[in-house]
Amino acid sequence: VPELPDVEGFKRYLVRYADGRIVTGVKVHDRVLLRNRSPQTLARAVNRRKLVNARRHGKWLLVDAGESTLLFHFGMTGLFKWDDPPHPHDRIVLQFADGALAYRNMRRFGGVWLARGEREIAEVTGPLGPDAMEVGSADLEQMLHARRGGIKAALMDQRMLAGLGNLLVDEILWRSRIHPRRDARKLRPKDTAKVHRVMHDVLVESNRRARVPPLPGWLTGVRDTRDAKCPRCGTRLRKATVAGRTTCWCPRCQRRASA
DNA sequence: GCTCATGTTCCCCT
DNA sequence: CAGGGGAACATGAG
Repeated sequence: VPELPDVEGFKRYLVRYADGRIVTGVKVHDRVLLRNRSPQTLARAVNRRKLVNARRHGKWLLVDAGESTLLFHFGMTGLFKWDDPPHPHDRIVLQFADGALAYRNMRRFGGVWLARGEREIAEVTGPLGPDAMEVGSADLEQMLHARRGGIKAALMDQRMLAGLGNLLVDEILWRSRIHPRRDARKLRPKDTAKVHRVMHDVLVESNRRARVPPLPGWLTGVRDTRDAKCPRCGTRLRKATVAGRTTCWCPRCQRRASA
């Protein structure tokens, strides 16, 4: 499920239950999902440490434990569960005096990493652009104008802008009335300003709900229905692979040539 | 059995 | 080098 708003929700969840609490133990049920340390090293690093400073950059969630930082990536099926009955997809569990935080992940994309210092953190995450919630309109325009290729591929590229996934990008482009294959460089300033404004609005509303909400009037509410129609004009939505992902757009609202 | 899935990475082209 | 397509990864759901 996880795109930026989902990870924002996981951050709030972690803060609510585990921030400021002391880790009393670690259970590693799936060694593969503990990506860059042994279970022993993880335990040594976090046991008896307090979790503090939970923060998010794009789709990454970070929290400090002593000198170390835990990094979580949720892939496509990751989530947290506090004090839930054991589940086969619980891969790594942090234990506290009053409960346990399970990192659950069915498909086993993503995982948990440990790093010490900003340099190691950057090695784990790889190059990341500014977080999509933080970037300014002028910076977004500059990035898009410096970019070859289609607008959807650009917005999905975590090295340019961190946090947007497939659903969010389709939602943002649909609301902005911009075709997903439009050349990023050729967007008018008023188009990039629109993308920025829409992106911000979509993220604020999605963050409140810790997901991209499939509400009436949202593309996300109809994209997976049979014979999906544009919520604005009723035209049958198009689907095709763009930038390697299933992409949904309205052929009437989002023209390939300039709007 | 088949297809598809909201993420990332690697390989091969252009 | 930058970007795009496609496959791979792992595990389901329909």
